[in-house]
Amino acid sequence: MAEPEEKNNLANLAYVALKRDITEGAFQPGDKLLMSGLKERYDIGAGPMREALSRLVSERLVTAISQRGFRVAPMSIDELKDIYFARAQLEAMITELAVQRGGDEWEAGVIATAHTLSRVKEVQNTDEMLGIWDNRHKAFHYAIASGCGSAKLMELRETMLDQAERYRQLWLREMVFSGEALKSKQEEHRELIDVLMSGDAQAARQLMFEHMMNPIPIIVRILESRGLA
Amino acid sequence: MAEPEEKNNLANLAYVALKRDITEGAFQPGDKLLMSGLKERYDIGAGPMREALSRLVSERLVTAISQRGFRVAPMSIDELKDIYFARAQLEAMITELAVQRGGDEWEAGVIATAHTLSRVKEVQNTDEMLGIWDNRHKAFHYAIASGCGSAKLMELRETMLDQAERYRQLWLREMVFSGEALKSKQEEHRELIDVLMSGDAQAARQLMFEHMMNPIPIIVRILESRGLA
DNA sequence: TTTTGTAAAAATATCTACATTTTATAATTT
DNA sequence: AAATTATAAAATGTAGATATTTTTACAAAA
Repeated sequence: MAEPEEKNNLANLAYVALKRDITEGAFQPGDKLLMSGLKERYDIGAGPMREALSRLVSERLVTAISQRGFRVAPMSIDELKDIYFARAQLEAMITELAVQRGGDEWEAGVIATAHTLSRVKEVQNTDEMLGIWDNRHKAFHYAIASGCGSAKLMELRETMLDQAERYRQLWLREMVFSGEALKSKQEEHRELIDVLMSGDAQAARQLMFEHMMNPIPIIVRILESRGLA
Repeated sequence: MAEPEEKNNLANLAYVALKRDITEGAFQPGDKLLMSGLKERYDIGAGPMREALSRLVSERLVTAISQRGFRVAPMSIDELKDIYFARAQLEAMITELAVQRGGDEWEAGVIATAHTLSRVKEVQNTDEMLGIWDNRHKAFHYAIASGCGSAKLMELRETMLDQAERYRQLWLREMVFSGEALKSKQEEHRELIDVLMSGDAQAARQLMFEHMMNPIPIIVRILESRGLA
């Protein structure tokens, strides 16, 4: 959406595919990423595959040790807390700027995406519902943040979102299974909109920070139940 | 310093060398990066070279268009302003956290690096002096930021520093040629230390923001004199 | 003459296949 | 068991093949 030029070489295709496979859990944290297996899975040579892996290393989704190959980056409660804290601070700061700088157009975008989000219906397929809710939820928060007016801050936000994605995925499943949790989120979003429209930038900042920090205990519980330190 | 494992494969060596060549101006913004030339310059095959280029693309120092190769990322006044603004916001936020969270050890680190910075002497070689001052200046600001206690925020800070580096380089040369500008910076640093030690996190945040924004007009002037939009 | 279009040629980017180097595993000896 | 050597597996690199883009040469039209 924001990329001006198409990038259709094999390295890029592999990058996109592997990134999705990691965030969606097809590869588990800590898994060794064997070149032979990757080559076969993505039907590609070693060169382009290394290129894709390198990019994921810069994004912290993959770790590399020279001459010893690549692994899916580990997950931990400590990292979860740090990522969510940094992300909450960043998003709160961006929100404050958005309230100060955002115009009528921005307000309209926020209201519109909030409405779309509130209209997600329970449907037959739970996984499909989850995908739709997640997309609209992301669009809502993106609409809020976009008012900050800084492309670079939006880029930083994107990198944090990428790093949080595996943890967010855990939280998401918990959400859709619990109608109560979903109700609670909807209420938070309503409060968020109120304070955004009120123009009180400081209050908006504070509320956004809390909103972003809320999932932490839930995710910690899930990780603990899986025996992760 | 923060990297746990050595990475001595050719792709990494080329990555480091090319990154330095770009930030130090051996390649100019917009320059085409021909594979044939790069292979010769860094004495390396196309595979590892592409790997290095890919990483620099994620860091926004290089741009890529599929099937059309790589270029040094362009520089512009608009980008300068956005990078410096985002960086100032981030650094100000981190400073506020550092004041709130930093302990005695943090304070000692700030004082120590500030002292070292203040003792840079004018020496024979101006370029050498510039390098020393820059290193100590970076160490001083790093010491301040490190008090925030978040590895992820420190990573974000690093990425912004990398993106600002080419613009900072312009500002640096201006500084050492003007004793007056240098004096003024020293004064700013003194004020910064005072407010950091006072424990007033809000005031520290505000002052850091201003400190980080100050170079913008100087760099704009330099870019304009070079005919950059 | 200038412009525009076209096709061949050259330059360039990209990829694969194989060669080399390094690490991991198994077997053997002390 | 510990150390050593042999073997297998894996990572990394190069060279050359293939595909794409850019340049050039030239012709037709304005």
